[in-house]
Amino acid sequence: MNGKHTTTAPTVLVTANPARPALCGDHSQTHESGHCSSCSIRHLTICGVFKPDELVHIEKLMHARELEAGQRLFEEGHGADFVYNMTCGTIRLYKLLPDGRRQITGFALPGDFLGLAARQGYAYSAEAINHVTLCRFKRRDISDLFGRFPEMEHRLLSVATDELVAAQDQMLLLGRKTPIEKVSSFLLGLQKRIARFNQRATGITLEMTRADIADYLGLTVETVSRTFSKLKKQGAIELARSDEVVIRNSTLLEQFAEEGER
Amino acid sequence: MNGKHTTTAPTVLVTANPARPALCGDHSQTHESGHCSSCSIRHLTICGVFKPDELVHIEKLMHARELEAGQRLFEEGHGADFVYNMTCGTIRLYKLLPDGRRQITGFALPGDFLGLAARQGYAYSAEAINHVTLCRFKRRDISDLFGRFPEMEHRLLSVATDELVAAQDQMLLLGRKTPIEKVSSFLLGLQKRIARFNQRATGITLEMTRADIADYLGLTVETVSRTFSKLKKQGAIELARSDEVVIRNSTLLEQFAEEGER
DNA sequence: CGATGCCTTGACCAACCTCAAGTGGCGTGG
DNA sequence: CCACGCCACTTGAGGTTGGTCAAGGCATCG
Repeated sequence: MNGKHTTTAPTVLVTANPARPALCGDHSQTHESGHCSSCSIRHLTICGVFKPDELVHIEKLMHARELEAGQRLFEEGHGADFVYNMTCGTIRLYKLLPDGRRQITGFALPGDFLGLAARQGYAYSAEAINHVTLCRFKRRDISDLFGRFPEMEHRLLSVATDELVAAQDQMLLLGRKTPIEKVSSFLLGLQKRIARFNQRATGITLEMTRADIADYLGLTVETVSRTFSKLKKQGAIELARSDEVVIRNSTLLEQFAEEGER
Repeated sequence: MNGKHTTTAPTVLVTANPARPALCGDHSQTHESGHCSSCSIRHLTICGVFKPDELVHIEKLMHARELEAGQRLFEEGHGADFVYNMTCGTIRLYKLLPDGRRQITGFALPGDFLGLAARQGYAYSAEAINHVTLCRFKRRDISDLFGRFPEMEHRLLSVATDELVAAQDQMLLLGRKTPIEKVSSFLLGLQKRIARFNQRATGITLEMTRADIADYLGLTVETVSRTFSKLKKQGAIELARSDEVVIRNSTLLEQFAEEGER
């Protein structure tokens, strides 16, 4: 109902080619070259504290890993000896109740740090949604570096703080928002996060299924689907395919995110 | 319906005397003496890293504060120059939606660290529920100490990690648990936290109102009240007064917390 | 071209919310 | 000392939202 977005025809979407996992081919990242020096998302991670000539310190502790879609990285409660830096792909982080109900606590994207939430054992399970590459470190090795590179611990503390702020936003969402507010907030938040590591994106590619979104927002698949349809009908978004969202009217979407339909 | 708890008559409850705020008179804490050396909950906080002869470093940065019930400590979004250590009382931490809906993200109890969640400005508002005493520090002063006392930053990181784990548990609760599971989890969690700083407690004194509990669990006042009644009728808890809970059958309560009524 | 998996849509239902009335504790003031 | 008002809590009746169940669409893949 207004015009912040005047782009009528969404040109090319982020992963128009489903054969190639998002971004992994486009950017020369850690795993392409095997060197931290060419990592395009280093500035987003705790590795960003190292000067180019210091990278060797972290590089020799790093172990590159890849995951297929559906593969589990670690499981809730299991010994948490490793931490990870996402370089490519999407991971779902979730907790289960004994009867199988699932709550997704977050989606990890490139640049995200994984494994912070661990008191004794990981606080959640982590599962690849698509093809994922990441850097693995022994938790021990990282904390051993804190002495020589205190800036690294500062960075980690700020990562933890940011996650905490996000977790509290999510509590507000889960406890008090209506479905349309939940879905709108989710789309806006995802768009913002994608922009962190990919400025060229013109739309949002939903790597996760409707079931994942439902379990993230405390809804059912059906309600998520119905809400997408509603947002589409209202002109807030466009759904070229079920996994490709273009925000048509972000003002309207923001309105939905904060106050529902009124 | 079983007997883990055989105590039939709950002897004396924690705050039987409502004239005296919980614990503040019983323990000699910071504000009684004005000295960190006599602080009974120091071991729970970041101050626990200091040896007795080092306490002077933190003590000269500390500013004691008191709050009346209902008084606000800080507001969401406002400049977050200070951090706090709770020494006595209960504080509600909450976020609001534009139309007034409220989500309580947590209750701060003695020993808790306040003000971590702040990117730009506090991530939530904080309001005293009863009479509160706390230690205030300039955020700046604390991080200046990190260089000399790296153990302090480790501790803060672990506080942040613990909060993160708790936040994720709360997401599971808000997104996927039923009212009876929510209320049961809440009671068990609160009991555990109270035990951290008061081992003598035989019951749970609910300093917060039903409305607070509702806004913490993503429910309405009425549903919370009905659920308490149900737990009482089922023999899981006892409600001598509306703000004094005794867990009669913790096995049953744990069962309710995990799987509802089946 | 059929099988599969995911998504969408409709009809129905129940859990939780809303609205309303009543209770009880506590402080105040006559 | 009792009456009153206030406030929080409880309980009931009824309504709405989002969940459940079921069917159909659509893309992908062998």
